Order: sequence, then C-alpha cells, then structure tokens
Amino acid sequence: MADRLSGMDLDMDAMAAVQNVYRAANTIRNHLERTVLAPHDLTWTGWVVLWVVWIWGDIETRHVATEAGISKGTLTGVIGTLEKRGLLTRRVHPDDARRVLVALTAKGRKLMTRLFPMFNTEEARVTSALSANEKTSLARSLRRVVAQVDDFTPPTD
Amino acid sequence: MADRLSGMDLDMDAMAAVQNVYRAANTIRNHLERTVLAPHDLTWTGWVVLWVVWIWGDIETRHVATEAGISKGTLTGVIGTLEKRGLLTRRVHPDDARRVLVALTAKGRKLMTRLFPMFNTEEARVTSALSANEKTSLARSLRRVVAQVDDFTPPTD
DNA sequence: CGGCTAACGTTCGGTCCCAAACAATGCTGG
DNA sequence: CCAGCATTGTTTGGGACCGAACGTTAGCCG
Repeated sequence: MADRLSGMDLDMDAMAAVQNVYRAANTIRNHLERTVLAPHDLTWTGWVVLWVVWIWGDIETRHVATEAGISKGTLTGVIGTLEKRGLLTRRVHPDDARRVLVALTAKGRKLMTRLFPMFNTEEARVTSALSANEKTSLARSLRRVVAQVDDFTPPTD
Repeated sequence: MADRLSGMDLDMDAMAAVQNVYRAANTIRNHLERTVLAPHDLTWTGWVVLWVVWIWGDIETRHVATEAGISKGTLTGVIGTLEKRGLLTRRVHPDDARRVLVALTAKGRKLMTRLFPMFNTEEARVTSALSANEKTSLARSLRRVVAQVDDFTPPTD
C-alpha cells in the first residue's frame, strides 16, 4: 500500500481516521444486527426508525427521515415494512393533508421496551475496551466531524 | 428522550459513542459520495472495492470481500457492475478453478490515480475540525472497538 | 377567486446488502 | 480410484438505499 501511495501528497491521519470510522460503524452495526436485531427479524434501519418514533412519538415522516439519517424515499419503504408488521401506524396530518404522522402501536412500544435494554447492553459490550473518558472523547470528536461537514452543506431543510 | 428512558438502567456513554460512530460514518460517506464519487458515477462500495484491488492488485475475490467489509454475495454484484464499466477484470485462478482473480484495467488504474488524491483532500477537509492528535486518538479508539468485537466472534475464516 | 410556486410523501430504476441455497471444484482417506 | 467433505463464487429472495420524477395539497399574490 505504501508502494502505491508513495510520491502522492496525502493526509494519512485523515485517511486513517475516516477509514476507521467507517470500519467501526460497520463492525458495530453487524454485531448489533446479529446479536440483538436479527433474532427479532429487525433490520438496522428498521430499528433506528422505530427508535426515533419511540422517542419522539407522533412525529411527521420528514422528521423521522432526518433523525434516522435516510432519504424520504427510503423511509416510505421502511415504514411500509414496519406497518405491515403492525409495529407502527401512519395517518394523515389533521391540519395538512400533505403530511403524514407516524406513531408506534402497542405492539411496537412493547417491543422497544423489551429490546432496548438488550440493545444497550450490547452497546456497552461493544465499547467495553474503552474507558468512560475515551468513550466521551470519542463521541465528542465525532460530533465535531459531523458539525464540520454540516457546515459545508447549507441545510437543505 | 430522557422521559422515555428514565428508570432504565442504561450505559449512556456507550449509547452516545455508538450513535455518534454511526452518524459520523453516514455523514462522511454521504459527503464523499456527493463531492467526489457521484460526479464519476461511483458508489461508495464500488469505490472501496476499486481501492482494495488497486492497492493489492491481482487479488482473490474472497480477500476483496473481507477487506471491503462486505459479503461475498454482495461482492459478486459489485464486481459485475464495475466489470460492466470496464474498470476491472475477472479471471479464473490458474491453479484452482474455484477461485477468481480480480485486477484493475488500465482505465481503472487511471481513474484511481486521478480520483484518489481528490478523495483524500476531501477526507482531510472532513476531519479538519480535529487536531492531528485527535485524529490519531480517534483512529486508535475505533481500532480498539473493532478488535474487541472481533474477539467476540471467532474468525469465520 | 385562480394561477404560481413551494412543500410533502410516494413511486421508480438501479445498486447495494445479507443469509441461505446452490453448483462446481479440489482434497483426502479408505 | 473414488466417495464423502470442505471451499469458493454465484444465484436468489427480501429488504434497504438514493436521486429524480411525480401527484397532491397548501399558501401566496394578483
């Protein structure tokens, strides 16, 4: 690799940082999917959407998409899947027929109450190689990166 | 959110760490896709696969899959896409007809030589809110997380 | 009121993504 | 030799994913 890259004027620190962020995200996602989500037939994105709706409750789909970090087109499909499984419901906004409100069903709430502690336990296990300080420092650095990139792209909202 | 979660015995540091890793990975990926990859009609995964083959040169597909962090089934499709565009070639291993060797075409090499510096420039921009120390510290923490998870799952190789 | 324009969710086409089932090839012990 | 058995890449089915095009609804201003 040094071969191929020698002679180029590169920022190796940035390269290592970016590569590890992506690798870690993938590793964590796969682990949580396999240990917590797959046994309940949930995908990562399905889980994230459920989480967002669980926390916010009765939320418009465009906000769900933003919070979940996916496009509105994707969200339509994901919500369809979750609705088919009876975990959430869709209804037209009473004051604006363009908007759609989403909320968990009783079944969805029950699932989250049961699954979330398990999910968090596994999150703890995954990060158990880091001290509390390292965890918060890690989160802080990553938040700075996200904020930086958000500054590049003027809010499309 | 504090509402919904109060009364539960949670590891908030772990939760914040995991959420930020995933959010940052997504943000970085989207940014690099939009600024560097999309103008050349490349997807993130396509890029990663090209990168791996570029660096290693003449590599078996199973190793590409491992390095790129995707399943072999996915790789078949991605390589098909890249092959259709004339960026790499597939050929049967001379000593073992089960294996397949992949290598970049001249067109593929040319693309990487031109695109990689641009990609790295953007990686630098994305992480420019962090000091050199923070970048290496970030990478180190993330490597530790990955190593930890790898310890959970005995190597399936 | 009525035509513009903007905002919202859905649809569409193409790609990625995985696990599981599969086919083809190589290996090894009787 | 050859009958299991393991290994490798491909196929398949279901879902996620995006950007762009679309249809509907709202709001604005003449």
